[in-house]
Amino acid sequence: MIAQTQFLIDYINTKVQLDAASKEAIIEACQIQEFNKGYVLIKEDKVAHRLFFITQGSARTFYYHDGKDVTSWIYPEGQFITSWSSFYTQTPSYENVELTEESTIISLSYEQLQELYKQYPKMQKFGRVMVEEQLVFLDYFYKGFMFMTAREKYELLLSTFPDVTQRINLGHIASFLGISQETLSRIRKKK
Amino acid sequence: MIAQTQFLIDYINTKVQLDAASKEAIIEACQIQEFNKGYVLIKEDKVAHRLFFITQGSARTFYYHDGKDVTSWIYPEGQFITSWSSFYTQTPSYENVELTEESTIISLSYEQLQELYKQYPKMQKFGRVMVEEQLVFLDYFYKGFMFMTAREKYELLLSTFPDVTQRINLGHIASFLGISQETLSRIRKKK
DNA sequence: CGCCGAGTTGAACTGAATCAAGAAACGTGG
DNA sequence: CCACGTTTCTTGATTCAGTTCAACTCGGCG
Repeated sequence: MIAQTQFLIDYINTKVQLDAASKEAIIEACQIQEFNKGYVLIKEDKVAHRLFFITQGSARTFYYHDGKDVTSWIYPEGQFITSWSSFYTQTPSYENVELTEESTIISLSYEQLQELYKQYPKMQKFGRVMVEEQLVFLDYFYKGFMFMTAREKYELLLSTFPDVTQRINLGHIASFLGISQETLSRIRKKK
Repeated sequence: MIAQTQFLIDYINTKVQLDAASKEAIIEACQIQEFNKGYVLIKEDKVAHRLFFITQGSARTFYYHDGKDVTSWIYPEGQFITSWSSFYTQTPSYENVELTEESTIISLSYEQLQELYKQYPKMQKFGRVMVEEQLVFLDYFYKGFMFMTAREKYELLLSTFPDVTQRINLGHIASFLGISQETLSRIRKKK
């Protein structure tokens, strides 16, 4: 149990130097849980009340487009995850968050996080740095995507999430890349 | 001159309540300049040292893909702009930032901003909230894009940046949407 | 007036989607 | 531990949205 939280503390510590008091407060606020593959952390049309950190396993966000399940992002362990737009604005989510493997999850509520921000300037800074990193990553990934062929997208995916094909369904990966499952299957074949 | 900075202060004030001291500090740090259409604020392969705020005019970020000029984002007045990935990481930029109209720009350096963050907790919070908003926006825009037809993308653009077609070249808009100029021309025709 | 950049139009081509079917892999209960 | 149903993945044939290439129009400006 302690080991799980330590993983999170270490992660935060790589971004900002935490003092003992704020470490204490984080541990105090966090809740640890295990869930099976397929467990839904956040449902569409509901407000994302919690921020999750995956210590083991993986997850994805997805929504429905013309009745089809479209993966919008994938998250391996060692990452924060939630429906970001919903969590930051505290309005209903347009996407679902689902575990793609059996996973161990640490979580804390929106209110708890705001309280940490308020009490500990270091956490406020951490909050900023964390979002900055996400923005940089999203920016890089999507802007490049625009003029890539299906094969180039797949190669970018592999270099960004190396072991993803072993852990997530082909169909989910295909929709994440914005291509059809059949096309992805063919690409993977002749490689 | 004062009026320009007031525009910025007002903008920041909509996100966090600023006290007199931090307002003072912002005004102190900021520099106001006017530039012609086509002026390049940030060059590819250089580190983005400054954060810009457009009080009048508009700008775009772009990069070269297979020798072709590809617009990666557009910014009307009342927005912060820089090469975000470069600015946040202080590493060389992969994109250029260029004014698409004659514009009035307020700017401050990376160091000045970090100093404001350090000195004024309210500014630290502002920094976080500003990035959060950007992330939410980028997330919403790009994730939706993935399975849209050319026409749907154009309609999303129009609803997001209503007067953009009057202010930015057709070719720049087309590459921003990830479609060819010819296709965009045809879409616009039969509407 | 003639040039030049920006936008339009037409025709041919193509990468990837769709439709349709079958093959593997997976897991659950008898 | 095997059988059967379900889900996931592959393969083939056809279709289509959007690209590419090429020529042409239009408006502004030196």
